[in-house]
Amino acid sequence: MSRRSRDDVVRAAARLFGRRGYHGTSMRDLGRELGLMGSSLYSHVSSKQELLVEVVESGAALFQESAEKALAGEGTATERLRRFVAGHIEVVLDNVDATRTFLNEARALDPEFRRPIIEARDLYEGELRTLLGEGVRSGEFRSDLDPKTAGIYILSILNAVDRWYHDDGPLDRDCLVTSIVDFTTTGIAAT
Amino acid sequence: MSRRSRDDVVRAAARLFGRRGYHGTSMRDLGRELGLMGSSLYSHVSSKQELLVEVVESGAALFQESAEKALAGEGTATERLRRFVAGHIEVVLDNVDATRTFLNEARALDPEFRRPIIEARDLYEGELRTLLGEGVRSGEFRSDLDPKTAGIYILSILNAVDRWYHDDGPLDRDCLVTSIVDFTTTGIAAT
DNA sequence: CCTACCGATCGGTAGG
DNA sequence: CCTACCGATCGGTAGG
Repeated sequence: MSRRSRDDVVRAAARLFGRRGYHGTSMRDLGRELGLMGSSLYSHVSSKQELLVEVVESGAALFQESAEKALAGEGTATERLRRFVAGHIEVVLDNVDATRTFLNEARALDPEFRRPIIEARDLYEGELRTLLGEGVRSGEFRSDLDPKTAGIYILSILNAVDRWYHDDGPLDRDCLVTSIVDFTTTGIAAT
Repeated sequence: MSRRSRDDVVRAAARLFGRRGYHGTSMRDLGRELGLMGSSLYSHVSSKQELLVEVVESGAALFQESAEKALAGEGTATERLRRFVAGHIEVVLDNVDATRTFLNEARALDPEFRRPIIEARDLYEGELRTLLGEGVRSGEFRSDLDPKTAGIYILSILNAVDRWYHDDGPLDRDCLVTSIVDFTTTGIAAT
C-alpha cells in the first residue's frame, strides 16, 4: 500500500463528513478510513476545519461551473432550464459526498468561511432566477410567475435527489431529468 | 427562576439539535441553554440519545397526525392535496426545531430507533402517494403521472420550506400554500 | 507516517 | 439541582 496523497485525505473527509456530518467525524475515524493514525493526517492538512473548508468549496465550485456551462449557450429558456437541471443532477450524483457536505455541513464552518459559501449559493440561485425571468419575458413561462419562489422550489427538488435516487434503480438519469423538467413546467394536473 | 421540567429539557434539545446537530451539541451546551449544569440534566433524562429519540419521535408524530387530519375528510384529490400541503407547512413552521431534527438528525439515532423512524417516514410518503394515485384515477391528475416520484418532488419542496420561509416576509402562509399547490399542479409553463 | 503525548472536553455517575 | 469526579475521546503537537 503506497503513501496517501493530500487528495485522498480530502476525498475521505468528504465521504465521512457527507455521511456522518462534520461533528460526527473524528480525525481518528478519518485516519482509520485511510489506514493511518489520526495524527498522521496533520502532515497533509493543518486542521480538521481546513478539510471542511476544502470539501465545501469544491462542492460550491462544481455547481458554479455546471451553471456556467448550462446557461452559456443558446436556446430557449426551457432548453436552458433542462441543461441547468441536467447539470445540477450530474454534479449531485457524481459527487454525492462533496455536495452533501456543501448542502448540509456549511453551518459547521467558522463564520469567516461560511459567509462566502452562502454568497456562492445565492449567486447560483440567482442565475436560475434570471433564467426563469427570461422565460417569463419570452412568453414561455406564465406571466404571473414569481421567479424567486419558483427557483427555490426547483432547487428544493434538485438538492433532494441524492436522498432517494440510485443509478441502479428503475429510472435512468435522462428519464430523471425529463421527469423533473416535466413536473416543473407542466405540473401534475390533467390537461 | 423556577425549576425546569423534563419538557423544557426536550424543547431545548430540539432547538440545539435542530440548529447545530446532535453531534454538534454537548450536554453542557444544553445545560447552559437552561441555566443548569450539564450533569443536572440526568435527573430528567437518562442519556443524550434518549433526548434525540424523543425529539425525533415527536416530529414523526406531528407529521402523522397532520396527514390523518388532512386526508380524513371528503373532497377532490386536489382539495385534499391542498389540505395535505397546508398541514405539512403548518407542522414545519410551528415546530422548526423538532422537524429539522426529525428530517436531518435521524442518522444519529442508534439503529434500533432509526428503523421505526424511517418506516414512519415511508408511511407518510405512502399516504401522499395514495392520494396522488386517487387523483390520477379520478382524472384530476395526468394519466401518465408516476405517484411515487411526484410524491418525492412535492415532499422535497415541503421539507425545504423551513430553510428559506419567514413568517415576517412578503409571503403569508396561505399564499405560500397556494403558491406550492399551483406550482405542483400546473407548473411554470405558460398555458 | 508513527509513537508518545498534551490539555480540553465529552457523556455520564455518586452522593448529597 | 450542584459538586466533584470518572474513563474515554477529542483536535492537535513534538520529535523522529
